Amino acid sequence: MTSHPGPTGTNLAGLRDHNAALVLGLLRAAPEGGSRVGLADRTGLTPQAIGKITGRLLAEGMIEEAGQSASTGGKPRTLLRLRAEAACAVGVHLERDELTVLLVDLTGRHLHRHTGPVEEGIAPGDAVGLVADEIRRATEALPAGARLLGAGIGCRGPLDHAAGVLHWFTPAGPRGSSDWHHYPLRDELAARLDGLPVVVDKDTNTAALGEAPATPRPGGGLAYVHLAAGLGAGLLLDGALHRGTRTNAGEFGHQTVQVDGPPCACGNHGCLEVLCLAALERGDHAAAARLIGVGVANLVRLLDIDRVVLGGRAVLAAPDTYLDGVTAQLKARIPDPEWQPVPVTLSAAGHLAVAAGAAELVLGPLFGRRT
Amino acid sequence: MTSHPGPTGTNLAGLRDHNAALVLGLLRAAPEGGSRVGLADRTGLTPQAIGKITGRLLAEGMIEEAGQSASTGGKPRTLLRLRAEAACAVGVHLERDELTVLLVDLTGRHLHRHTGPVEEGIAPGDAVGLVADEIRRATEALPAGARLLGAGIGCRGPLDHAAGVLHWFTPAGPRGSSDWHHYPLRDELAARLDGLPVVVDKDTNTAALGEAPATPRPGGGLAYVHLAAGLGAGLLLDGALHRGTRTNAGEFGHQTVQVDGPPCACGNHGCLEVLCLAALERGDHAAAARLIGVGVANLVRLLDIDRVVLGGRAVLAAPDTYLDGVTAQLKARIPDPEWQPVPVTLSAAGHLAVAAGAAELVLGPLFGRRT
DNA sequence: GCCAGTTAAACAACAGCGTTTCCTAAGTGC
DNA sequence: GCACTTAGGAAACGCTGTTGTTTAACTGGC
Repeated sequence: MTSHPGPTGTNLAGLRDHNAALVLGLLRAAPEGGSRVGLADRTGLTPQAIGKITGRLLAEGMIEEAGQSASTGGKPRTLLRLRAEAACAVGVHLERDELTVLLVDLTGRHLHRHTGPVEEGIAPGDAVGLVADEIRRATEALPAGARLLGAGIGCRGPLDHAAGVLHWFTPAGPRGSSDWHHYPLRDELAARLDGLPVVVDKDTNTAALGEAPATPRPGGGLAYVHLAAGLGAGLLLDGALHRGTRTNAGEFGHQTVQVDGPPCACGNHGCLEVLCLAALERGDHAAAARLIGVGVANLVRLLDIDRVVLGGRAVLAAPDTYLDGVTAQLKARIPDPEWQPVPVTLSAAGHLAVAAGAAELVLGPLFGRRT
Repeated sequence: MTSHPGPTGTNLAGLRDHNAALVLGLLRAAPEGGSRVGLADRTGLTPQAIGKITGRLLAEGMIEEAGQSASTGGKPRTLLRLRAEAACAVGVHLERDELTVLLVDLTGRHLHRHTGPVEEGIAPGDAVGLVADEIRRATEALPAGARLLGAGIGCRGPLDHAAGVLHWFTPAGPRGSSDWHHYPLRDELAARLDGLPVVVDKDTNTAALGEAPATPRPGGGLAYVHLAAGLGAGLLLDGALHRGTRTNAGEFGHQTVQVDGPPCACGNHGCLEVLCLAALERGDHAAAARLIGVGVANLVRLLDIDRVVLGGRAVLAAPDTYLDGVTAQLKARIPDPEWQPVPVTLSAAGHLAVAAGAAELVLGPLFGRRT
């Protein structure tokens, strides 16, 4: 009824859900299984409370027993693990020319994968119909008894995450030029899927989520840098996506790295993206990598993050060049020994990074990830 | 006993404290007072729950009744407000050459203020003794019956907030050159103040806290940019300070804005700080302001923040020049109408910004601010 | 002046959370 | 075989916010 912004009061139900999510999150981080005693130690709750919480989760079918660990002089611990087939989520990557739909279970396994072309300049209604059809097809792979928690959609920005509305100014095709502007993607898709919960976010954000560890370090951060037609970043700070007030955070490509550099279409001068794309047009991946390294060093210094992940079509075209180039720039530009070396890696999920992260958009809250 | 990192389980006491903090936070944001009904509406809790919570807070003396609001056709609402004299906190700004100590009450009023010189090159033990003495003197202004919640210390980085340890590599004075390196400021000070809770943070961080609104907008952010002997920033994201893994976030001055620019002492090339300090040495505040504007535009685009605050000795020397210069750069470099204009202001607290924010370091958690 | 209508706030009984206390189960090692 | 150790459940408990009901206080029509 009253949907106020800002902080919210919590009642007993909220308390229960919070602790249950905590337990599920810890079990997700331990695929081989975790013990009740271990959970009590990690959460700070009493063993008795953990017993009740795991009892509820067992009764709901969210977790299952998984053997015992070795004895340490007494009764061995009973191991618990997520019941993978208890629930699933759909992750969607909607690009201008391609659609990827993924069905993943609680443990993140891919149960179904579809990748197919999308007609350029397709009308929004047709595109949503296509997505809905593919989601329905994906749910045929749903295990018996599994709940479908929702669908996450990752697509290019700008967009409004909270409202699930796109802000695409320049549609790709010849049809009505503002078809996609202010298009309520979330609600349109939910309406075609019988009210299934739908979450929409920027592709760079979901890709970052896909790389996120199950149990984030407090204060830790991760940046996913995406180089394709444009240059953007997804920021994961303190375990949660940082979207900013208008879901516009992550404009990595439009940082100025050359005060009086060449003009950019965005109106700025000396944007990293302009220089980087120019290098790409010359086919000079090494120069592009060096430039990205400059931007990454800026970002690492500003946010003191733990890890940098590289992805996107251009990066996947010459992965080692980017890995080496960015790493070298980081080392050269942040020589201070107090700054621990920030590891740079390639996106583990590759072309599926955005879709896998989109599914995590739905799964994350179940495991206590802040939204 | 077990102090694990990461997320923690919550019990009834935690639930109670959470809701109480929420209520206190909402009342802080309404100095004229807030009604029980309004609190119930804002928190989502039932009026009955609010009645119990406010009853407890009234009994503890944390809040008090403050008249009634106008009737809207029924019984008028009873207004509640913070009892300013219920508790206080000390805010300290420890600089190389100056010490500021502030005693503030629950509503943020300054009850005592001390500013005095510090001998350059002072030994850590002597400095801590000086700070402890001034804190004791400040607490003489403590209202009768008021609890002293703790002391927050803002000083230059690098330092480790979690451990309360300084990492100052280049001591100012002639005495033992590594006196201050790895100095456990928090524990040393707490030991001299009978275990009073002490929190240590970077000056830029506490200054940012000092500008923070009592009830942050979800997703909103604020950047405090500090120009003095160096150039740094404090980042307030989603209502909480973003410190990064090693309390090193906010290295605003060492972002590269000139890829092949002049070398910086930090090892990098083309750092914003080098260019900016060079302009300052020429006495060219306008050029320095323009450069800061470039960096601020980068920051705003990367983090999609709501507000920028400028402070520091150099800024206070020519406030309007910086205000205009940074505003102009922001407008020039982010012309996109979807990006709402990001307001730029001068630090309201002026020279007391760091100390006032240091007190908020202690007060914040009481009002539900995430640490 | 009085009474119906409206809104605020307290009282009482309640369900459900984690905690405490106690006890049983299931291993190890002498 | 038995003391010891560790895991985990049962029952009673304290305390949270919730639900249902009652009382307090003000407005406005007649």
